[in-house]
Amino acid sequence: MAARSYGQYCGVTNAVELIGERWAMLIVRDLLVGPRRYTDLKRGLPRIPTNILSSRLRELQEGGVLRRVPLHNCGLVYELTPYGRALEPILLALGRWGFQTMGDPHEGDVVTADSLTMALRTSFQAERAADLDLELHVGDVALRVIVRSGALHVAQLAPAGPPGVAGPPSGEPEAIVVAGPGIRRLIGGEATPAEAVAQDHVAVVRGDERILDRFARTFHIAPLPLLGP
Amino acid sequence: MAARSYGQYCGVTNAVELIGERWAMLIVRDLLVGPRRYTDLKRGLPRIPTNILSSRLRELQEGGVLRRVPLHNCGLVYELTPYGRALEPILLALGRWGFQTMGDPHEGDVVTADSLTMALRTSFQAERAADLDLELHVGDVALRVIVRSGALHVAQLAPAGPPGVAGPPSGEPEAIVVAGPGIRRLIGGEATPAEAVAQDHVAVVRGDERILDRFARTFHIAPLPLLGP
DNA sequence: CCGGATCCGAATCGATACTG
DNA sequence: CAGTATCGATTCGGATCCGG
Repeated sequence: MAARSYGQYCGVTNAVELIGERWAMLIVRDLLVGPRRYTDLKRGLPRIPTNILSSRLRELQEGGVLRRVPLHNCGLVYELTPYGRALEPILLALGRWGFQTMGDPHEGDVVTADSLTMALRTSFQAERAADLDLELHVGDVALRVIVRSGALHVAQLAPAGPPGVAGPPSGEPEAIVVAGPGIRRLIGGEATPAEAVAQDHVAVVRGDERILDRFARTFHIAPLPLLGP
Repeated sequence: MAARSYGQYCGVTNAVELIGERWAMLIVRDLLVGPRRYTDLKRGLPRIPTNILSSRLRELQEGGVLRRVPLHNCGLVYELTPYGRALEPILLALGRWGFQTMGDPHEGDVVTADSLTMALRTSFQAERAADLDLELHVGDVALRVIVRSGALHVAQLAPAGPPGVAGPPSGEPEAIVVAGPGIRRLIGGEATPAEAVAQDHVAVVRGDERILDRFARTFHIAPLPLLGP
């Protein structure tokens, strides 16, 4: 038997053998946002060693989770197969689960464009969504977030995002929102928009501050009733 | 920063730091069936080294996923916290996902009572469920499977299962079904009940063979429309 | 710059033995 | 029963290097 096999004939075990290795889930998370080059993935996962990234991409390809696609001009991108895309609801649920106990960031923790994009998808409340068009800045990341007729669209703006994946959104956003990691409190319902602004977790640098009410209603992760004991 | 941290402030990342280490998900899988002693877990995960089991149990406890509960008479059990139980839908979805590409078992692969119990929960179709009461044998594992009014009850019978967790089910089952790993084909819809019997994947050693029709309707994992390319 | 491959020390994992 | 201790085998992390 393969030395490092779990040795069980079971669906969960097979899943974990496909995507349970270190970094694999985070690679899938980033690819759920869209196809990515090797270099994009490396930038989106700053602490991954390049040999591990190589190995994981090969293993995920062999497992049928992703494939390499040569680009017509030059280079290549990695993209999820339909089987890999079927992980989306699982990754979203895992993101909601992990959100509950995130606490404050550790020193050196970063927020990447892809992780913030997935966090927005994770917390998106299609039922209660209000129409919305804003620019969201967290650290170095800048996103254009548009909600229209119950659908969420996120585009990554120039600095440190693969450009041109979706064309530049048209028109001006209603507001520009600058936030820190404390935006978690707003999404988690720990803080009201007014409190989040008062405590400097979020600032509206252009536009009407009341957009935060719609934001908080649209992006929300309800706390679990019991987190202990 | 912690040397082995992913270095990202993100819900998925936090989740993976809590339950992404090797073996952790399988420990959670077994504990979703019920509280388990150290020795039960070791028997349910035959290839886990004991030092790893110890480490994982400590880490999962520190992460708030499980807790140790001393028993009144003697010994102790591990059980999921409410936060840990919130992983159930995620584990079930992961089991369905992994089921799609399970193939045939590798040499030495085993089926455990807890993994088979979770596989039944994974594939249970509450909507289409038919009433059912059977004894299911796969390898060394014997389960009493009862479906009544749309609810699934699984009890692990004597050999190699922690006894008395739920009292012995009353009465006699309608049928006794003996299966091998090829039961996957029946659940996945690759084989009809008649085909599964003809190819020796399943045998009804007592009772009416037509119980397999109800079984296949009740436990089913629809194949994904596209598994490639 | 892109897409890796190679090398090496550190940390983790796997197997077995042993203990209160 | 519920773990610790030990030790070799793997894997991971960090850095460098290389061919297009």
